[in-house]
Amino acid sequence: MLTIATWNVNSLNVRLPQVLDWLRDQQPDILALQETKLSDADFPTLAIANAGYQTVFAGQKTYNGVAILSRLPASAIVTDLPGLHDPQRRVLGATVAGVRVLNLYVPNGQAVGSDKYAYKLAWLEKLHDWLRAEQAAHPHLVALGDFNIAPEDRDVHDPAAWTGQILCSARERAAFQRLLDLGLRDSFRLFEQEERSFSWWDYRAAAFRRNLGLRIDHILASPALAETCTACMVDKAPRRRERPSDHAPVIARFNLDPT
DNA sequence: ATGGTGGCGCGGCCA
Repeated sequence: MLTIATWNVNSLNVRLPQVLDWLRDQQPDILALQETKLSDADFPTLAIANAGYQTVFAGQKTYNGVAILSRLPASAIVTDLPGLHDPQRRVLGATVAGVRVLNLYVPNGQAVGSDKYAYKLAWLEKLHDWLRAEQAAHPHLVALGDFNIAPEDRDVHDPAAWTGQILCSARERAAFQRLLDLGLRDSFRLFEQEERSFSWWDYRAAAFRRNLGLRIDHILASPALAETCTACMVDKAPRRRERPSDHAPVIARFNLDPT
């Protein structure tokens, strides 16, 4: 059994106690973090090691920043999309326990038509080409993280209000579908799920209490890995805590022995 | 109510 999870923590500095609690409670084999907002020099390697996890990271002060926490060591580490020389630390690839793990913090895009939207779409193009190459080299692969895309209307609390908006626009959804067209499977949709299942809720307007969310955090599995997937769920418990991240962790379990 | 909250870091950006 291999458990792989993703969590946008919106500042690891603030959320470290919650992450340590969550590691203790859930004991994932692999946890991909986004928005650590820490330079590499400030990464809390020791506290995480004391919890039983090794760490690799691609850090950035104030914005972005990604990390992979794992029971077993990580190798073949990559921190950039090929062909995209980007100071923003949004990508971390590593091989752990025989699985190629690609941790992604897809650009938010801010607003449809903005410069950041164009950057997001260009980024997703580069991601597509990279995932195709990585999948060819690694039969057991997960591409997981904060995709900042709600793939379908059922992933949106109010589809009418969000139609054409950022995180839901047709071009973003088409880019996401192109990733699925590579053969990747959305682990969450391999199983029956509650209606109105989301992974992110705005801090404003009591959105979490009212379940006004979007499902934008995903665990995409290669075909061979998806065959072994036994469960995928959102863990809303951390979102209920005081001073939470605006995202909840997503967990997938695989009937696979670590190698 | 064209807002609201939170993180970073101390004004304004980003989400």
